[in-house]
Amino acid sequence: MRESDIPAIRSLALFHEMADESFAELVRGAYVQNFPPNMELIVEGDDCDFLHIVVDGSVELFANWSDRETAMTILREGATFILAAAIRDQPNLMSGRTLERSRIIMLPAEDVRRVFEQDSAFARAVVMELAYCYRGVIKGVKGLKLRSSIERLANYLLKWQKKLGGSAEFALPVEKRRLASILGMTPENLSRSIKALRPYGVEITGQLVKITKPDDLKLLAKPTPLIDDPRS
Amino acid sequence: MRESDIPAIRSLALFHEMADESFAELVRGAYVQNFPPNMELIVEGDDCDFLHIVVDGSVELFANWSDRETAMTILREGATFILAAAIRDQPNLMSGRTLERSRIIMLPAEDVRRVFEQDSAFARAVVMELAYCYRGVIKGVKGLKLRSSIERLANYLLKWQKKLGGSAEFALPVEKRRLASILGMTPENLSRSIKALRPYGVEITGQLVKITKPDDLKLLAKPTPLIDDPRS
DNA sequence: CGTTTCACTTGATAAATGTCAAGTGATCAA
DNA sequence: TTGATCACTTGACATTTATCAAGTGAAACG
Repeated sequence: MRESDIPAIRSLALFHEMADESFAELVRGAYVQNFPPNMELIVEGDDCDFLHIVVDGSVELFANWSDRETAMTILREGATFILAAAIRDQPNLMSGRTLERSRIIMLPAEDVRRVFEQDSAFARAVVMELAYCYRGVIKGVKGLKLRSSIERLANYLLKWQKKLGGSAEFALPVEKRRLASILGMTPENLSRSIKALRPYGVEITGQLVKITKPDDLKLLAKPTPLIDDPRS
Repeated sequence: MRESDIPAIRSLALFHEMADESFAELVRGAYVQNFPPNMELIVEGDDCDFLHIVVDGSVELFANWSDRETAMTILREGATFILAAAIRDQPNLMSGRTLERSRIIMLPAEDVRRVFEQDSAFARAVVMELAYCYRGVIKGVKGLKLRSSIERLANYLLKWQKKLGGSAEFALPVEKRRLASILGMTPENLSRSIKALRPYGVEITGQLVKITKPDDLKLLAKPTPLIDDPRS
């Protein structure tokens, strides 16, 4: 790995508070690599040898069962993945592929477990990260079980509008077919749902989203921090 | 709390490896209480002051949104809940109620966080438990997004058959309407799904399940450890 | 420049799932 | 014993969602 990567890694929440020696120990065994788009990084069912961290780019976690596939989440800069599997030394429950050219740190799972034991600041960061991920998935389940697909889409749009600064126009951060899979619907249905949101002031052309009647949309979406706020 | 509770608590994985002093410190502030059935222990959105542990009985975690409610999971003896919220000091994402008369330990979240810092064996246990819960939820999402409701039911039955010893007959561990909610369907649809499984050798009368053609059922259910094995 | 590819869209149709209303049967309390 | 309650079931129907097949349009490529 390059020396120049180190400050960026150090600044991530997971590594920010830990002792210098512990950080050095982790970095010593770390790999940092650039991957092309659509590269399969991990495979569901495989043993998990590395904790992965997205430095740059984006990674889709997905799962398969019986000829079906679903996108579980999309990870961006700063996100970790397969932390739970690495900690527990168990097989991956999800596969992961890059969506674009991406820069990924790979920390040997064994090192992570060892440093976890030694450095309580790192232990604290790991448990905070894991709890954060857990809560993220719980919010996802709540969305899936409590909302219709149109409601999920409406909330997705509001969430990203907020995340991207709140302006009325913004670009969808994913391809529509992937968005459909994330939201738990087919691409065809996503198209129709988008049309169904037109009366609520939603216009989507290509990747460009325009929300002209945010209040009407919110009336439909009924967003709540307990599902829609990633930091709550 | 009673002296007699202590060994039982100590034997839980979460507390088993930690130092005696740390355990004593946790126990000092702990409450153990018996609750009647249908008692609301925690409420979605409330701040989380206690880590809860089910000593005896069962607890349903559920969530509400916009006049709808869904059961998230049912916890039994030895299970912890609201660990992630306690660790992160954030509001509960789920509500919890007892299903039967239950004995619950409540550890002040502050104590948990403090002892976590001091005792690395406890820290390790917490992170293992959290990772275990995380993986459990991920499996749940995979089931929801990749399977139809009949497939979910079929796998649920096979999972409990295994868990209860593998005999052809066993009792459903929950009321059907709760099972329906857990599986993400209506009670009416659960009834119909049960009927639809008759050709696959499933007979359910009251709470009693009888699986006469397990191979046929498995052919439909296609169980996989990556979704259906709680310990994988 | 034309061709191909591919994501996306649309319409028709089918399947899955939910809703509503009524009914059954067991349990429990008066 | 009787009546009430409640979980569960059933049937008819509505809604949601998926599937299949065909089309559109933009980007990519030779």
